[in-house]
Amino acid sequence: MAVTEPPERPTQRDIARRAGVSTATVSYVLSGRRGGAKPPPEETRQRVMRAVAEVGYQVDHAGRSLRRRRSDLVALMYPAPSSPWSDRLAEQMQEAAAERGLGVVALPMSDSAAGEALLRVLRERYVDGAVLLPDCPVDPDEIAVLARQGLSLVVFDDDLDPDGFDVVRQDRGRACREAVEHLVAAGHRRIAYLGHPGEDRWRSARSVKLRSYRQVLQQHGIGAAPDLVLPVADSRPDAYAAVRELLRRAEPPTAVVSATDRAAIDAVWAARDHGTAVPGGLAVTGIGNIPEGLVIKPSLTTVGAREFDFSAQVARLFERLDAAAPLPGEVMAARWELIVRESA
Amino acid sequence: MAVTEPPERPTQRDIARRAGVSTATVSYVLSGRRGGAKPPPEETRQRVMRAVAEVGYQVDHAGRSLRRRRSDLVALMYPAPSSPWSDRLAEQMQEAAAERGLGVVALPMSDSAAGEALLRVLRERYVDGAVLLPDCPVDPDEIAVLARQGLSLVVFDDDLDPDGFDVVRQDRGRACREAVEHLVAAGHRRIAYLGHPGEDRWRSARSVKLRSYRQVLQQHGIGAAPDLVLPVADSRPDAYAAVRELLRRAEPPTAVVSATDRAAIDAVWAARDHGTAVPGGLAVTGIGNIPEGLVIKPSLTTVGAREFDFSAQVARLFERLDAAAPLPGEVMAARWELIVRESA
DNA sequence: CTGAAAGCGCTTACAG
DNA sequence: CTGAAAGCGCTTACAG
Repeated sequence: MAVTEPPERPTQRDIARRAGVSTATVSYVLSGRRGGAKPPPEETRQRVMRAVAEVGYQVDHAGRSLRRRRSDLVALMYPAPSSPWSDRLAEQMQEAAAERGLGVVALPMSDSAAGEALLRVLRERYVDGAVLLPDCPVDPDEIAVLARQGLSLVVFDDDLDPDGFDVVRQDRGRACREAVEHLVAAGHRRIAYLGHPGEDRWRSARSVKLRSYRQVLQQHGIGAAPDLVLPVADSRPDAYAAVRELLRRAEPPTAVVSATDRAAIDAVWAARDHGTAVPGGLAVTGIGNIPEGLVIKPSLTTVGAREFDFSAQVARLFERLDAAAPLPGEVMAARWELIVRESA
Repeated sequence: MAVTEPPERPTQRDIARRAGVSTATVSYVLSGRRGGAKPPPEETRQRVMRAVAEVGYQVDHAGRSLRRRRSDLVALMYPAPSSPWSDRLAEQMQEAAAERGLGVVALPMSDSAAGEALLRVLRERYVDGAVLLPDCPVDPDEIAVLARQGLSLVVFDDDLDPDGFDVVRQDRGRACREAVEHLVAAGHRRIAYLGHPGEDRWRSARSVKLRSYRQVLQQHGIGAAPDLVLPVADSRPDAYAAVRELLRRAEPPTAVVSATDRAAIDAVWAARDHGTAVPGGLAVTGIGNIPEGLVIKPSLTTVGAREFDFSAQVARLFERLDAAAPLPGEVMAARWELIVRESA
């Protein structure tokens, strides 16, 4: 009968014993660090490295980070589901982090309790810093608290003021309103909205898209018909089906504004497949400016940042991480714009 | 001149002092745990909780996890960019994890050194367990080592045998070959392949899609024309442009198999926009079976799992985490199938 | 019922 | 040049 060995992870003590040195020397060899002093001589280094290889030693993160008071890890928090923008930001963060020997974890935030659980990663200092993309369900008050406790934070938010963390302003409300204005100016009165599920129950900073839609319609005396607001923007199949259904109504809308480009693109396909011309029969506007919007026919009118690039924001996060003393908060711009193409 | 206060995180010592108790009591109150003994009386509990609230205490993950030898965190490693499947799995993992008070971090693996840096999260025991989706550039040998050291692992892989970790078999090679066979059986001889960038340099387990394509063509004596293999499957704009270019050639292909459904869908659009009938003028097969493939016209023929559900695999991960003694490895099935719809 | 103490695995200022 | 020792913030078996 085979005895199940308890899983064993070798520690620096094991390495030290094996190499006939102290744990201090092991640590010095492994880290390369050594205050100002000279590193251990080559012969010692070899002995340690051999022992490391023999037992397959890997440093233990808990021990190291407790001692060093840093985890060498940063997080990217973004609203689920992921998007080309969150993917791109993750990629850029990973590249910048890798240069410094840091790692990046992604935290896709859902609305559920499971999303809330992810905040633990920030609260319990699992990471040294984070970028927070807009529409994450995080209490704004908590952000300042986290920053005050030394977490490096770059936060995409149009309402929050910097306070020991940096804020990236996108001015999403203005841009979204411009998109709806664009439709109204073209004569549209029956304008549907494809929104996020639950969006009307979100706190105001998160529901900026829906609010912009309602606000502009109201300003123009257009009653927002509740049956034109559909929570399908996070699912392509749902969006497609919803728009097909809209077009079959007795009084179909003449325009659609969608909280996501993904759903907007499916709205375009639904219209095309229904034999409705875009924008002639149905004008379509997205929000987000994903690359895919450029290649559909007609190309997608949308709202978003023009540059598919976060290097300035990523650089700022690492600047903050590297800073000896806490940096005051700074405002950065990454303005959203109305990008008029062919679909509206 | 304002003095910049060093960021201060209160510790349990601070709480203990403030509440006039020992750190042991603070820990007992906070964790609710208490061996077999009775929990502290309500009055003590109140005092501690008040102090916690006053200073905004949050447990420190490094200290806790060093002592408890577990992080209460699991990871999902998946090949970047994200997909509806990786999003779905992340969501299901989060729900199951939240029920147990655990958190989930996502690790999008790229091919670069930055991707390699993510392995640190597993190697250094940043997490207690992980699900590894296929096509992650992880050395198979290392997986067994990690498992032996106590990391709970559920690995999607068609080649690896379970060995202290569980393996989910999808039989992707067979399914991909069936898709190409399907095209050949329909009489296609000029079949293009939209692949991942760098796919021909990947180790064999990762390049199963490209190999399946080449293998079936060869079996049927069809020479694979190198100019029909295009590395555009990870970018929708690239895929669209590539297929448009293919269709403009003197001798355009009559079929396309794409390593991703995303690119396959753009291939369908490109054909439609070019005035080429699908599947009449161009048959299109995807790989992956994303929900979007159901709503395009014509609906997408593809290869993938039928059920958009990972609950069995997720349950297994947590079973493994909960197990008192190391569990032997198990093989689970989540077979990919050829799903013939309208596009081929 | 509560607290003093040990110790998880590391790093690093310090002594020799 | 190297090692003994302290200590990061927790948890928990144990003594009182």
